[in-house]
Amino acid sequence: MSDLLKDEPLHARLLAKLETHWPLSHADRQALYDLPIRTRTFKAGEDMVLEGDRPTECCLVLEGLVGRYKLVSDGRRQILAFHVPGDIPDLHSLQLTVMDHSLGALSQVSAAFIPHADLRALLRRAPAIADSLWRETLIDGAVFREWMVGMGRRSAYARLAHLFCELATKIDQTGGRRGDRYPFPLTQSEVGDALGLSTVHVNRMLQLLRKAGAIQVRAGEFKVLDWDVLAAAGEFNPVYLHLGPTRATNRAQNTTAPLGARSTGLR
Amino acid sequence: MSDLLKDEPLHARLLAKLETHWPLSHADRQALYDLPIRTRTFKAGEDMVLEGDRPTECCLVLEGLVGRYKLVSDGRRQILAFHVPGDIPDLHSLQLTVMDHSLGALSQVSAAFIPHADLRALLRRAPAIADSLWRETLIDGAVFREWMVGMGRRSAYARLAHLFCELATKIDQTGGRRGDRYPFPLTQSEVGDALGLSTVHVNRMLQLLRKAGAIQVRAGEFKVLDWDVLAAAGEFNPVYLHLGPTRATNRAQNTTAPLGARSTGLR
DNA sequence: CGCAATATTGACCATCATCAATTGGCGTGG
DNA sequence: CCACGCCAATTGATGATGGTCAATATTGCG
Repeated sequence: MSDLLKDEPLHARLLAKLETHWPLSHADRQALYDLPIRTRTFKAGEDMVLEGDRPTECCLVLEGLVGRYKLVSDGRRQILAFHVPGDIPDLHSLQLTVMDHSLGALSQVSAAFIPHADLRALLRRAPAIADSLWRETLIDGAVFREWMVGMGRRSAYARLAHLFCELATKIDQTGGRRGDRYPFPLTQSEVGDALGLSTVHVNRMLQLLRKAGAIQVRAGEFKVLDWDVLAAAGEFNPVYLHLGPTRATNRAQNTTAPLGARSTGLR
Repeated sequence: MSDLLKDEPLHARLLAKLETHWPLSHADRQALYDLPIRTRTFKAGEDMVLEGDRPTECCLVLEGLVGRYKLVSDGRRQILAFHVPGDIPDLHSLQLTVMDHSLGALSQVSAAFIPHADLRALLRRAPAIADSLWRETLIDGAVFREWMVGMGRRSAYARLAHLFCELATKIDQTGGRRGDRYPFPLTQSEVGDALGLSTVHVNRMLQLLRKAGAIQVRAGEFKVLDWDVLAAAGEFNPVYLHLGPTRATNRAQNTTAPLGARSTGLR
């Protein structure tokens, strides 16, 4: 009945995310599989949902990289988030009727569209799934906050390093790594739009990161040469990603200086 | 039974927010009133919840201004959000066990703490309330996104103007205005921490806004002298606040240039 | 009245933006 | 196979926004 059954692996990703914390019942899993979907593909650069739209479906990323962004009056844009397979970038449209930003494909993308009505019915029946999805949107929020810290209080160099750390971590979560390479379809200009930097400056900071022996970037992918250097440069502390019960990863559990004497506080 | 009954007006604020879009049933309202709470007060500058905590309660702001913030390694901080009475700044702790940021009082604050267990039980029983609360957290996210745009792509001047627009709008929503004055207990240094600016620069931009005849700030409050100028300076478009069905306000429905030919898109 | 926290100023500096080429990679048509 | 064209990456030069430092003035308050 469901098209999803034809494409097993994609489901694994969504399920893996939803079950990060508590497994779903068999019935709930089945209900997920039975959701009617409509699959579409997009070319890199194509818009998927536009600011101002009033969507009637949510969009589950199956393949590729999706970006959320806003434009400002002078035509510049701010990329707000990157989304990998298994993510539902516009899940919020279930509650907020009008899109306050756009969704665009940053690479060749395929996505499954799920009607709001069906999703809502499912959530009413399966509160465990509702909780998981709420949780997903809350993690989105946590990532926004971390980006805010970056743009408000971190240097361009640190921000860039941080971005690579975050992407590597997210991709590892959903198993999208190819050997020791992470897919990275972004243009330097797109990276700039995400970090609030100019293309030129992104380029220069990238060179510094290379010189520091932290990463290697080329042809649509990047490789982490020295995680410790990279994480230190970005002051990366993955707590904000709220990863599940720590799955053994291939790298040392890394944290930044644990905020030291976290005494200061507000005022 | 509930302390809340002793303090009617606070409830009005929470209810007003939850009912922004659909009224709650009488039973649901009653269930809200019956939530057991513990009321506490904080002095300005006091921390309410700390990064790293694993809260067992959520915190409903009753009076005063609450801020969420993170610290970075060099001791500087980024304020992530401001919360007015009726807000539940750590609602996310219901789903995300560990706090990835702190909550602090920016003025004299009183807050009601609601145990997670009771809240969860309520949400299970009253899906309409669950929806409303989910919605609240999604609006938080929308505000984060708007701040990201500000910090990434707007000038200090615009960011400051935008902040005043946002605060005025939020305060008007919950009815906290005193005559034509909005309460504003923030220090210029705190404003800087919210906007990603230095105290000195905030001071200078503030002078420009005054010189432009947009606002007047003094002694814990500010007054909007020319909304149009202010909104234009901040490129303020309130869509991201997802206010309910437009309640008649005392000011013209303002928007920025409506994105004009919204053609550009990603890439 | 006097302290202490904020606000305000001025001088100087750093990060990052802008502008303008130039280079390099790569697919396509000849 | 090679030239052309296009887009992204890179480089250099210059400038602006905003940060830092160090006083000095205000203001709220006990």
